[in-house]
Parts: sequence; structure tokens; C-alpha cells
Amino acid sequence: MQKVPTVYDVAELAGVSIATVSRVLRKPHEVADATRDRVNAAVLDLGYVPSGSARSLAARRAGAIGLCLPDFDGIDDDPALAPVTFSDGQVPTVLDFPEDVELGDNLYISEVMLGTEIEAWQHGLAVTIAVARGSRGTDIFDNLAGRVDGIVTLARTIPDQQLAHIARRVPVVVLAGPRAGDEYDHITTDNREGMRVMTSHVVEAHGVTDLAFVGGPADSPDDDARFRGFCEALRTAGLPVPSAPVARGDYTRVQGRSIGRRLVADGGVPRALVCSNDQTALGVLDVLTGAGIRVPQDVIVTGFDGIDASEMSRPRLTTVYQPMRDLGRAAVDTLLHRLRDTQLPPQTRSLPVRVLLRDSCGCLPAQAA
Amino acid sequence: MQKVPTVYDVAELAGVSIATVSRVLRKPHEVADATRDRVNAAVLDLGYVPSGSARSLAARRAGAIGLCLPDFDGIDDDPALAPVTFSDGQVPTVLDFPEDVELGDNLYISEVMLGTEIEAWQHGLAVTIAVARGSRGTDIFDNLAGRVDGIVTLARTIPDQQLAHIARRVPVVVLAGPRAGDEYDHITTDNREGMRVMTSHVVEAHGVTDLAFVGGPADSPDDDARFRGFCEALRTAGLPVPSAPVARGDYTRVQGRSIGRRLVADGGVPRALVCSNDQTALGVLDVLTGAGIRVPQDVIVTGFDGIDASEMSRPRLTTVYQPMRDLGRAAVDTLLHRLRDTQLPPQTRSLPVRVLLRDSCGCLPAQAA
DNA sequence: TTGTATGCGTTATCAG
DNA sequence: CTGATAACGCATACAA
Repeated sequence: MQKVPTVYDVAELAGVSIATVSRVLRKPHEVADATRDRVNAAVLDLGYVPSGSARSLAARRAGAIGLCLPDFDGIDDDPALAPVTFSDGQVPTVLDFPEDVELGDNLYISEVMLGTEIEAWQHGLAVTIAVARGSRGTDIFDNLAGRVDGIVTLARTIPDQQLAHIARRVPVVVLAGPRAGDEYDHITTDNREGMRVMTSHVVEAHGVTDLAFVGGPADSPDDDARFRGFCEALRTAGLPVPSAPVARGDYTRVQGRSIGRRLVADGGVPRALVCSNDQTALGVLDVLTGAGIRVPQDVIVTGFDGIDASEMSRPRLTTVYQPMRDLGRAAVDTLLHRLRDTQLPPQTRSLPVRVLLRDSCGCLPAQAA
Repeated sequence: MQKVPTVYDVAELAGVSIATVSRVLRKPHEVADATRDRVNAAVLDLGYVPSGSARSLAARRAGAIGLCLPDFDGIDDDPALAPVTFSDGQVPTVLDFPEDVELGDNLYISEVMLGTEIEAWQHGLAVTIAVARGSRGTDIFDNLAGRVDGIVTLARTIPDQQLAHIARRVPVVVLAGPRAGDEYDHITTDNREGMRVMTSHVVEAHGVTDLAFVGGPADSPDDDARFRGFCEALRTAGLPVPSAPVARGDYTRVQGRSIGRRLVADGGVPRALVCSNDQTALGVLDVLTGAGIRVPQDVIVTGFDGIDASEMSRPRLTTVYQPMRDLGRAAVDTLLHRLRDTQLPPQTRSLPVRVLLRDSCGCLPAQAA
């Protein structure tokens, strides 16, 4: 690492020009065998690794795509984030009581991330991540936009104005957002229809007439669509349609628990609780079973997303599965299309969901493993 | 996106030189207010976003760090990875039986990733990810090394030889690996001591004399250290010390289940099963409770890692918690130190673990929520 | 405070 | 098949 070698060093050692070195690396077949071997030997000998910046600059493409995510870890702007503590060799033993700690609230995002990475990998692209935390968001996204060929962003992660600015440089694909008359490509899932079918199932298959919707953030378009699906099912069934969710959380399990506690305390737990996402449903489930209320016998609980945790709960959660991983993959795929043809009109592509009937609605007998 | 504007365009529009534009962006205070305003206006007007490649090249630093991860999603080299399917508007409803699907096997890695991102974010650095899948691994890491200022890699992700090559260009920090006489910086956790204390607890607090170790991959240094800790505890207690784990999995829950089934079938389930990681323990737990074997009354089960899922199981899993997020953070921190002082001797920094006593060893009464 | 000129390490175009 | 050489877009030392 003393003096990082460049093409010039390799060229000199191999006794060729830098053009040839470049060729050996990019288009080996255009170079004579003997020459190629000499160059490769020099590369190994010197420990040469091409500069990505120089290459991107010259080739006019970064070979990477950017992924913008909201602050999903609760770090936010905390300037006093404690420094890492190193070991002193001691191993304390502590009684660990159940607590309301954040649990797996980033499962959804992890999957999206993974899908993005997989598809990018398939096309030989790197993925660079930027998370919107606190105030530093502004420059971090500009910075990202400058170093990638395209950007995938979760809806509402980047302020509209800034997104517009960025989009003038690189194509942008928005995930899970509503089409708001913008010019970006969008990837969505069948939120409304999924929730409609889920709700209808509870009404028709289980004969429930008393059900409530536990919502997410009021400004979430996903939540809105799901609530509308819920209402539509009730309307079709001739049941009274609420004007708003019975409660609203923030999509976390912890909030789901608060809501559950409040409902139990109020004594107003309906026959079925249709939740806007899995984490909320799991939080509600935690409280209900803890309070001795049987699910699904006394109360039916359903979720939305199909995260791993919904499969691991007892009872297992009936939910609407959406292909989170495919969300990321589809985004990259769309990005590549656009990169290829800039003139395409803005697209919206939708991914399918499916209702997964499990224990928490009473379709399957609760079982252990 | 037609013609991406450059410093030259901004300079022209603002009636200044490119040097001034650059200054406005990098050192705003060195520029007169009026000038600065004009430039900023031009930037906004043109939708200018600086080129990351050009900047990195000129500044001789990438402003990003690379994170190398093993193939943790089972995608591997599958060339026929099915393309994403888009929605046809239908929402199928299916009975979803419990299956042996992969469940949350990337929890550990997700946390490491998150920690890395957080610390990088704090220092204004981007994080670029590369996953070692199948054969494409080779070029992907070289590619990464060329575009970052330093690399964080999980042990055994990159072949030794290639890692050596890469390390000649950028500093490398290895996570969770053993120090193998290499010149890299390392971050580890107290695997051995953690497992020793855990095992001693089972022996001493619960009076167990009949315990077995369920291991992970035979070539995992972490697993090896944990097994040694296990043995040491037995030796100290004057109990017979096994020469090898009673079974070996691959750290996944699915494998944990297979092992559990085999143990149950053989009728040889000991009083306590000390597992090398949480996923394995959870898989074992799935099978035991499914088979009507009571945990912890009949059999004690313990894990290692402290992933979220260990908190959500019933009974909740007694385990050795290691600060996965801090692993990532410490790695970045170490990288920055090295970047600052290239001459530092290779360091190994260790992170503390702690034994978390929960339901599966019988320390806490099993409870619902 | 601002401008000029040079270099950063590649790729790509054109000759040879 | 190989070699000059001109971009690529920005940062920065040095002048003015």
C-alpha cells in the first residue's frame, strides 16, 4: 500500500503500453496470448488493482447502483452515539427479562436490500447504500447520486425536492410508493386487493362480522391502500364501514403491543383484528396471548408482509405475503431497462401478493413445530 | 438527464471559474457571499450533481468503504434464477403449512451490515456491498477494492490469495475470524470464554452433568472456539470431555431441526443441549417442543449470538449475546484508524459477550408476552 | 477572494 | 495486434 501501482507501472514492467494493459483487463481476447501472460504476471507481481474512480470517469459509467433507505434502525441524529466498547475479558451473566425492545423491525428492509443486491450482482453491479438519518440526509444522497448509475429508493425516504434534483442526473426507481404524478418508475404491490381478499376471507370463511383495522402511520400510502381494501371488503359484505382504523401504530412490534394493551384495557377487542403489517400484528398477538385471550378461538389476528417472524410466532400468523425480495430485484431490473432506453415513459410495475392462511385466523390447527 | 451538467456548465452560468464552483461545494466559507449565492443558484438551476468518480480521482480518496459478505442467501451461482414475476391483479389464497424453509438465517449478517453502515454514516462515508456468490466472486472483490478506501470482510469470505492481493491496495479489516498470522486488523468476540461461562452456568446453576455440544461447520473458527470453551467448562467441573460435538449443522435453523429430529429419533437426547449458535438452537427447540419434550424441564437448550429470534421463541432462548452491530462499527472504526496511520502494527480488537439467562435453561419462568 | 493550470488513472479512438 | 493520445470531471497548488 506504499505506492499503489497504476497502469503505467504495469505497462512498464510488462514492457507494453498502458493501452494494452487496459485491453488485457477488459478485452483479453483482443490481445496476443504471450502479451496477455506478461501483463497478467505484472499485475500479480505488483498487486495491481484498477482504480474504480478513474475507470468510472473514463468509461462514463459507475458500475454501481445506489439504494436509499429510511432510518430503520432508530439511530437518527443522535450525535452522542456511544462509541464501541471493547472486551475486558469478563463475561457477565444476566437474567434477561422480556422487554419492549425493538425487535426485527428492519426485516422488510433487509429483504428489499437483499433483493436489490442479488439482481445487481447478476448484472455485475455493486450496490452502495445510503440511509436517511437526521439532518445529514441532504448531502448523503447527492453524494450517492454522483457515484452511481441509478438509484433505487423507498418511497418517502428522500424529500421530493431533493429527489427531483437527483433525478436530473441519474434514473430513479421508487419502491412501494404511490404514483404521485412524478416522472419516476415505480414498483408497487397489490396492497388494496390483498387486504380486501384477506378481509373477505375472515368475514366469509370464519363468519366474523365484528372486525377492526389496526393501522400504520397516517401518512403511509401503503397503509392507506390496505385500509381501503379492508373497507371495501366490509362494504361488499354489507357490514358497517369504519371511517378510520381503530388504532394506529408505526409498523413496529413495540407499538403493536401498546395498541394491544390499550384494546385489552378498554375491553373493546373485536372478534377479529386486521393489522396493517406483520410487526403490528405480532405485537398485538404478544399482548393477547399474554392476557390469556386465545387466538384464533377468541380473537382472530391477521398481518401483512409475510416476514419471517410471522412464520415463527405461536400461533403462526395468517398474513398477506408480498414478495419483498422481488421488490428490490424488480427495481434494479427496471433501472437497467431505463438505463438502456432513457426515452421510455415512466412505468409502474406491480408485484403480486397472496393470502397465507395459517393459525391465527383458525384455518390451520395451531401446532408446535 | 439529457446532458449531465459539469462544473464547467455551472461555472459558465454563474460567471465564475470552475475552481470557484468547486470551492463553493467544498469550502463555502472561502467564497464571497454573493459569489456563493450565484453559484448555488446555478447548481440548482442546472440540476448539477458532482461526479463521484471525478471527485474521488482528483481527491485520491473514494469516500466509501467496502463490505464483503459470504453468500448468506442461498442464491449462489444459480444462473437460472427465476426472473421477477409481476402482478396479474389476482390474489391467491393458500393454506400455508409449516415448512422447512430458510428462516432468518441472515439475521447475524444484517446486524453486522447495519453496524457498518451506521459507523460509516457517522463519518460521512458510503458503504458498498459485495457478496461472494459462486464463481463471480473473483472480479467482484477486485472491482470493489478499486472503488473504496478500505474493506471490511467477514472471515473466510474472500480466498486468502485474493485477499492478499486486494490488501496491497486498501486496508482490510477481518471480522470474526481467527488471527492467522496475517497482517490484517481483526475484530473478534469472546467466543471461547462466553461459551465456557454459559456451559458452567448450566452445570453449576442447574446441576446438569449430562450435556452435549451441537456444533456448526467444521471449518468455522468461531465454532471451534466455542467448542473449546464448552470442553473447558466440563473439564473444570470434572465431567467427561467429548472429543467432538454430538452433531454438526451449518448454523441454519433448518439444519438445527434435522439435528433435533435425529437426536430425538436416536432417543439419545441429553439433559442439556449447548448449541453453537442461535439458529441451530432454535431449530432444535422447534423439534423438541414439537415432540412433546419440555424445555427446560426435560431438556435445557442454549444458543449463541443473541439474534432477535432468540427473544421471540417460546420458550425464550438462553444464549450468549455478542454485539453484532458493534462488530460492524468497530471494524469501520479500526479501518479509519489505519487509514490515518498506515504504519500501525496489525491489531486485534475483541468485543465483549454476555450470557443472557432466559427461559430455555430454566432460569426464568416461561411466560407468554 | 478568485482564476489558471496541472494532475488524478482509466478508457477509447485512431493510426500504424 | 499494439501504441499514442485525447478526453473524463474535479481538486488543488500557485498566481494574481
